[in-house]
Amino acid sequence: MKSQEIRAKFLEFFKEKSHKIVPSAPMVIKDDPTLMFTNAGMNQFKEFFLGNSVPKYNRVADTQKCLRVSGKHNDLEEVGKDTYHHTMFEMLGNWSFGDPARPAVGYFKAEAIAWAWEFLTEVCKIDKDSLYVTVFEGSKDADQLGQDKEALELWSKIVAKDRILFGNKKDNFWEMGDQGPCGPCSEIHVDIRSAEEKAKVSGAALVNQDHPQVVEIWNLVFMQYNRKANGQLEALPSRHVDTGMGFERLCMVMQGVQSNYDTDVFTPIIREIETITNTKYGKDEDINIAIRVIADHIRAVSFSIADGQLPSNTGAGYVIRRILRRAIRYGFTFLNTKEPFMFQLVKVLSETMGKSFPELKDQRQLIENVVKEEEHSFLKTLDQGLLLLDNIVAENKDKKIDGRKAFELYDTFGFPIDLTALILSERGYELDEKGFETAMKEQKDRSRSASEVSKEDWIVLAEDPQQEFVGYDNLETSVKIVKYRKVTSKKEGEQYQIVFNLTPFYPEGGGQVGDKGYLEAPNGDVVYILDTKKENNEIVHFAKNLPRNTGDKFKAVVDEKQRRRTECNHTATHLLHQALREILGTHVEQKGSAVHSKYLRFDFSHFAKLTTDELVAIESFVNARISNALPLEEQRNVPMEKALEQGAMALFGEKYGDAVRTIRFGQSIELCGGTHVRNTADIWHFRIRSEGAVAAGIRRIEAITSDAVKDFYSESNNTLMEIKELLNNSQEPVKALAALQEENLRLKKEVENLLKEKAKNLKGELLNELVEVNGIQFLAKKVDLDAAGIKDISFEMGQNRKDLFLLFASENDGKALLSCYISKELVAERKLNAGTIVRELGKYIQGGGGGQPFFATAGGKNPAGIAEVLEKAKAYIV
RNA sequence: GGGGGAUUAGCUCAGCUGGCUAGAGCGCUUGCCUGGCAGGCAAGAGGUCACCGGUUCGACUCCGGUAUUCUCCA
Repeated sequence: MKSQEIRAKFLEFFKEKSHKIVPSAPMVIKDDPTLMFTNAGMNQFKEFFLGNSVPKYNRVADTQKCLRVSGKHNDLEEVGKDTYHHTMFEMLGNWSFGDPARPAVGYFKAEAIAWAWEFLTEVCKIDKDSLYVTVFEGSKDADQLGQDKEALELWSKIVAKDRILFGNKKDNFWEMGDQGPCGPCSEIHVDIRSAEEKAKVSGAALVNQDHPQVVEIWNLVFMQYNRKANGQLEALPSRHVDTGMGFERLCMVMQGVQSNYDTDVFTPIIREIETITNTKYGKDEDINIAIRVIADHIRAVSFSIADGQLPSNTGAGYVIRRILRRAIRYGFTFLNTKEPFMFQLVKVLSETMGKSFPELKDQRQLIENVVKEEEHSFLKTLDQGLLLLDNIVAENKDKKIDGRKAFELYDTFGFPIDLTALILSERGYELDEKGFETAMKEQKDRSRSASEVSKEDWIVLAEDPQQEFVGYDNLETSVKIVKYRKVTSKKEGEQYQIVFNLTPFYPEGGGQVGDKGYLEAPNGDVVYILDTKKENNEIVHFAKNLPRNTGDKFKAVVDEKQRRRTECNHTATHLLHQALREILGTHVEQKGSAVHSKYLRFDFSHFAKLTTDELVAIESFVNARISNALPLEEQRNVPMEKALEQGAMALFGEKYGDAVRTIRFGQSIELCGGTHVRNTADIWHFRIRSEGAVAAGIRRIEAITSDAVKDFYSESNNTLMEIKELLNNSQEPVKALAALQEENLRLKKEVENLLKEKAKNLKGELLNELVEVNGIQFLAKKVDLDAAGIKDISFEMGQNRKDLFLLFASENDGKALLSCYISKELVAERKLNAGTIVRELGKYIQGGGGGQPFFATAGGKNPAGIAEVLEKAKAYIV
């Protein structure tokens, strides 16, 4: 059965069991600071388990794209070395969100177990004799949990007793974190070894032993407890089912192969790698590893880019860059690829997976561009690093390379350490790995201490679970403090975080900055709010200090000027987005947005530099909508599906089932949580300040509106007036300037010629003044030239002469300058040294100096001494 | 957010501990030679050494700041 079919069968199976089939959530997570990427199927349903929100459907199934490259689950360095680790993989899952009020809609262990078994044995037709199941054995620790008898009984009805194994807490009790929902789980394992191997060792002995052919295929988690903050467990009022089945593994079993990489999920990519790099998979282990690495990583990277996460040098983008670079490096070392090649794999990938994940197809061009550009720049980095490494090796004497040097190569120049190690060992050098590790640790400690924030416990003043944002309608409201805490960081020093029962302050989000403002106590005391952010769905206000009586009622006031300016920029951003799609085409997608009070920044996918004509057209498109005075049409709490029907532009990052807010100005409709002007006329005017590239295939526009445009125009106008004034109020300043420039050029040339002439004359004069002393052409004289002029004329005079000794002095700004020139031949023959001469003569002008044996200068603050200097000069050659 | 590096001719880069009137290769212009695939020879043009400030007799070089960019860490 083909992988496409397996995926479809799974979804179809659960659809028939009254499950709502939902699309995969984005792999890149935008609004959870604790998680960069989706690493399990349940991520997008976390809030239902926590009870933060109520699910719309109680039974759900999907296939979820996951990435395990950071945090607790970090498989990156394992990928490729074996045949079953992946960075990106698909997780098939079915869920039941229990509802105590309507127990009938959900299900629990009985159904979950029966259906899992039915799907595997009847739909997939996996041989029952190769399956094993595990059941939680109970724990004797503080939790005092008993055996999961319910699951055991249910399994006993359908599986032979000797195929049911017991697992400990580590394998069979699942917890989301230190706190929250948890419960026992039952895993299904499959043994795909050959019959004779099975005869030798029973599969039961190999379950959970990391055997590549006896693998866990499906985990059924039964959430029935809640772990409280004090560590105790309590029964949950509503019980949930959370299951996850590795799609690639299921394919391996169904297709009768021994490795995930031999399934049709990967083989088309692997064939393509073989073709492009002219290698063969399966012959040489180093090459096999490299091919697996590349096949895996191109998937992770392509899906991330499609989700809007481009490789970059910070955060999640940096993780993506590292994955891509790891693949490039394996190709470079083991497949001998010295040119970008991975971008060519995107085509096959989008062909094989584009049906289930249309974003791959839609964004293929962008993905290819970005990957190719990254490959190109990393290959350059590698080239440069190889040269640097050569230098290090060449300078090395004892065949042992300093770990710090290797670290510098890695840290500063991005040259991979394992490549350094490989090359060194090939050349018979030893790498001081300890030194490297030490330097690495120092770097990590530095970073950590810099970003360290110490947070004190929340001081809770009032219980108020329903914090409300009223800032769409009010900029001022009466509030009470619900809780606060002190936070100390290196960067900001001591700050207080304050939460109110309700707030008019907009928290940073959707690209829009957080509001500023102040809090006024009844007695008139004021505390400034410096920033507003969202944390765990709570609006947190940042202040430098606390009000004196925290129990008071306060007047919370948003800085209106800044908020209004920000709103102008936010609405203009929507209009700009519309303009871009209208004028450049619908391939334009938002890739990033920053809305400040002073300006707006908008990143979008597009493949060429915008022409002046296009920029003008975009500006007028937006300005036309501003002068049309389009009113804001806002809808709050619209179901996502309905909003999409209306044609609202959805960005990546939104999840199914969310109630959303739509913002409409004329034909521009977007899902948006930000604040906007009441009417586009409020924006006054829109002006693009710059257009440029931020990455391959991504352009950035920066623009200003409203007051900022007024300031800009008045500044430009002032400058123009000043220019005009300087040009004697010329009616045609441009013409006048051009004429001036032309004249300037002509005069410059003229002056240059005159100076040349003058120098020639001066040179002639000075040459005439030379006197022969002791076989040397000698001159000591005060001249009216600056340092550069003296240098010039000295070297001019020195040309074609082997017997010249010059000592020039000059006076400038009350300071004296000496310079001494001696023909190189004289320096050698008579052991003269201009440097020492000038230093000795420097005494008379109260200064010091130096230089080279044939030309040196000295400066001093006593010009009166010049006469004496000129007198003493001759003494050096007699 | 923190650390390190880079910024010199149109391009790619040298320039060591401060002093060589700032260089190389490629490209460009001109002339001459030449039976080719990066043809040869010669001459020449092209530089605010990123920017601002400081130290110094003297700064491409040292120090501080800014900008841009690369890179590592979080």
